[in-house]
Amino acid sequence: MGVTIHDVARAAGVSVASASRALSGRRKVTAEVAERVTRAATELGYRPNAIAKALRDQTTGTIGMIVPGIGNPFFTTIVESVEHQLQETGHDLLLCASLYTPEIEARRLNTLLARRVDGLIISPCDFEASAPAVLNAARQVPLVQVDRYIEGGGADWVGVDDDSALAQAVDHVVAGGARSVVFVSSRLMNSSARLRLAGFQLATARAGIASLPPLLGEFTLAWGFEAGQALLAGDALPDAVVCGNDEIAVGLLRALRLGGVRVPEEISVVGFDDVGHAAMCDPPLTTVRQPVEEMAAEAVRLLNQVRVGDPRPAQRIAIAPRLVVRQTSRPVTRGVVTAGAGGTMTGDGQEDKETT
Amino acid sequence: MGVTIHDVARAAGVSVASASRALSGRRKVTAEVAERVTRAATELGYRPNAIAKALRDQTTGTIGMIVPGIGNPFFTTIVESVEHQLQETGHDLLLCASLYTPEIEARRLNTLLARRVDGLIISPCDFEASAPAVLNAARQVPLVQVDRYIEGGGADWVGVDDDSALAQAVDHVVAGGARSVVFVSSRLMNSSARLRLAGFQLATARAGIASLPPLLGEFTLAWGFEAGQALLAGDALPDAVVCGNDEIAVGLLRALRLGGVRVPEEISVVGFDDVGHAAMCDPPLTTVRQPVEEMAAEAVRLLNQVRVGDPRPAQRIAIAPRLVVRQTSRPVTRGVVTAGAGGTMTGDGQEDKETT
DNA sequence: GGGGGGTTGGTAATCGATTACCAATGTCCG
DNA sequence: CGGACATTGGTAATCGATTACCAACCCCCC
Repeated sequence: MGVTIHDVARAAGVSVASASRALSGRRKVTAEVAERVTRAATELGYRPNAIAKALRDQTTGTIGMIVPGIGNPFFTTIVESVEHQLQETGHDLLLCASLYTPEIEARRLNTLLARRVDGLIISPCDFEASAPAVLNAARQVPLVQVDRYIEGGGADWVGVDDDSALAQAVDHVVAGGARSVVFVSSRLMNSSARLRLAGFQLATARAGIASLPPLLGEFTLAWGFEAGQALLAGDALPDAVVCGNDEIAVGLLRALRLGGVRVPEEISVVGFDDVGHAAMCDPPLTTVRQPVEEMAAEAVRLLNQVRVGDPRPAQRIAIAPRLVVRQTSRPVTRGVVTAGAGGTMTGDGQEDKETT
Repeated sequence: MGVTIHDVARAAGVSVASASRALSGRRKVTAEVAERVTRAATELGYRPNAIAKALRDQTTGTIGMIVPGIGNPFFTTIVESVEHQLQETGHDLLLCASLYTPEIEARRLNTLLARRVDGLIISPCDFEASAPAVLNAARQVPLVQVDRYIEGGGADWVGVDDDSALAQAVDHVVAGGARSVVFVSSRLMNSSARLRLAGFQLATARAGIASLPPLLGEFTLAWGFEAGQALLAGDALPDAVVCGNDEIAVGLLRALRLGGVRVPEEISVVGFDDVGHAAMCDPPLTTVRQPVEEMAAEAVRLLNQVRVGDPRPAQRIAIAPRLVVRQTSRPVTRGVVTAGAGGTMTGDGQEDKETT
């Protein structure tokens, strides 16, 4: 630790300016000087201090990202995609989890701002409570919301078109013969839960079928399991269940199986996200695939085009998802067959039937 | 952006020194000055520049962490635990993924060192190829390995006692009547794969039962599925399968189910890690639980006690895990019954039978 | 041989927070 | 009232890399 460019310059017998120039190549130096400097640098094991560079350049080369939790596989795939996209621009990612708590989220925002990240990508955990801190941050640094967003539309957003998603899900189970559908999702503290419920109600109304009261809890396996037990305890099962995410769907499937209900013969189940293990549960899950890589690419693109203080109106980009039909939904009744046994192992969906 | 302590000092009508002292409280100032400075700071929205502070203090308040991938739920729980532990010391986490590639890992190490992290926690992806970069990093900054480690023992490590883990797994299936056991795991490019295979062979030898040739691929669902199909295609199924992690076990269970094999009646399956969904697969998975929170606490403790350049010998801390018996393994034949139907939803194992 | 034009090297300022050191002011007591 | 001492405020150096600005030098051609 602690070999600076001064040490390199001294060892090479030149000034710090020459050493800096030789190493960065921003201005020409004699071949001789370049040679001596680079050799001195490697010999001493010189590693430029990114902190000093950041202070001088007023740019850190880092993007901060805050998601509610990395235990949720949907968020981990988003994070991976964003990281992948940032490679292109040479930025590093500072990742934080808000643990679904607005206070922790606000604290994380503050430390990231203090560390002078060049931009922020956030999925705010709460529709209302997250708003002040997010808007404040957006005033200081380019900020893009992904997946979830805050009320009031004060900041850019990239996400999925939930109306389209739920229309596809509902239309699919209706085409399979369902006449009563229940929606199992999270309570409405975040935008995703709100939009998806709204999309569901719109879709059932348009399809002219019974939309039973939604079951709202959390986006977790445990809640899906609990909701499944609640359905079993009710008078009659609905023809189909549409879930707010795949975790819920998997928990629900498990409850149904333990209750002796056959899926999809007695009831269809549709998930949301298409996380990695959706294809590996039993039976393989019919679900709406989020266009995660596109969302990440769009978020990074937006981030680079945002200029703080520019009074450009906030943008909302909703990308249309695709339904991936596997085996938890009844085949459509008009002669089209469902996918063969086994589903896919690759998870890239090539072996799955998909809507076009 | 850009309100500095100079601006605050000017607004408060004092010098920068007084402003700094009033805000940090490191030296006494008049109540009057303190009052004026804090008011000026809040009015201007002053946010101290962590970059400048880091440069001056020669400490960033950040710990870098590198794991092979955050798609693997085991690593995400480790990350969450480490983050949780770091809260105590007020450090922030800079998280990176090596994507199971030594070159990317080395690059990540370099950028984290350039950013002058105060310490590094790493799970090196490759037993051999990761070694040079990790050892080099350990020379510059306190470094602790978690879970995986590199050859040669040049850096501290915290992990699970794989010998104990596999002894428990093997003894358990043997107690259930198994006489032939096959080990399905990853190829031996990382220490976990090596130690677990060694532990497995030791345990089967001691139990005096047939250890069939291991099936080695990757720590993924897909490989578990493939290995399951390979077993089905063989002459006779073994009595039991012990897996290198839970992903493999879940994939394998799925292959066995599709092949019409009943678990645990015809074959016992034991996983490794006890990730969140192990209790939610079907049937709920018997597995060895990694003491993740303890490992994280131990890693952070070690990190704080490491002094660079101190010629203290590298430490290895192996924490004993616990077998969590659920329903993929046959009950032991000596009158002890297995856990009831359903498993647990909480994932904290309270409803699971555990070895003591 | 000398001046013009071009190139390369060095000096010092800059980024923002902290703090060693010094100066000034106030307090208290003889 | 004066001196000893305590307390508080200010000035300037520091951390390390970058670069504006200036000086020195070289080459070439008249």
